[in-house]
Amino acid sequence: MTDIPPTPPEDQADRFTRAREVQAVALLEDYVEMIGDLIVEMGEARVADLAARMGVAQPTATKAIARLKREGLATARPYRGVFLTEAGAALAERVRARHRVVVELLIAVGVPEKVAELDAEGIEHHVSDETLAAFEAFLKSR
Amino acid sequence: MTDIPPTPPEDQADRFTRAREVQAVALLEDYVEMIGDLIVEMGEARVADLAARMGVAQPTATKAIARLKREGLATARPYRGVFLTEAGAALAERVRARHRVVVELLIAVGVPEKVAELDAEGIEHHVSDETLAAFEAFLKSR
DNA sequence: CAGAAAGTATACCCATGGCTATTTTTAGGT
DNA sequence: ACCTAAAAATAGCCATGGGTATACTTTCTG
Repeated sequence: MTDIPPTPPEDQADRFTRAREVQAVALLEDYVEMIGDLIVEMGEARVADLAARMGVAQPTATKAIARLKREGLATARPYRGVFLTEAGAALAERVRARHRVVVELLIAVGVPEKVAELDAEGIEHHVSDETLAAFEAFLKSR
Repeated sequence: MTDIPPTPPEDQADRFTRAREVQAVALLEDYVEMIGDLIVEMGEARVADLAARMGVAQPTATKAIARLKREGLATARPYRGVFLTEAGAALAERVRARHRVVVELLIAVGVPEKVAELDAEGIEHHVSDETLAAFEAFLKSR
């Protein structure tokens, strides 16, 4: 079959491995961001509200919170609301900022606002720091 | 603190629901695309090569193939290679085209090529038809 | 053409992230 | 204060997508 390799197989595999890793943290990012939103909007983050906003059943939200606690991103006492740790709050802020930039970039290249909001939700988690920086530079330099 | 609701909660939930659905098909898309690549490059798609390229263990690839068969995207006979159905080939081509556009768009807004390739792998699955169309229009109109 | 090597399938295990049903706790109303 | 309603936790289920270890084909080689 001869030689060929335009891209070494292991490099290609890295792409997918990375995409899988990103996926693993994406949900945590979403939950953390939403908890932050709820605290700002409602003064506290209740499990029921979190579940409703995330579009999942209440026990699913509870389990997610357990994961956040395990990762040191949130704290919660039974039957009380959920709170973000320092790390959690910082993550939430980074996620929020990135989301904003992604939406703006999509709009800047001609994506309708509604669609931009929808697609950004999935896209943002895969936007690396380098790509984010490029997006910001592009937006500034228009 | 007052009123606020900029977006109704259920709409917000839809965003996440959609992102989750996208995620469910993303892996199938990746496998289908890779099988297509292997057939082009090597004349056939072997499980071992597929596993190596996807960065997973061989049984994981075998299981993925089972899912592809179940979805009507691929066919395979034990100990023989994997082949794409009409539907599978069509999906592979769509995925490939979308990937190309996403990479080009990232480069067009200033993302370094290497990074663009990496990030596109995760991003592409979340790019809706509408966003893809906007990307194409943007690239053409430069 | 037999035996070794390579490739593939199978059997099992694990964590994640959904779900429903049920229990427990908290909060509210009379 | 009690009793009820609402909220949250717990228990237990499922599919997915990873993984190892092992068994089974197929292929290659001496």
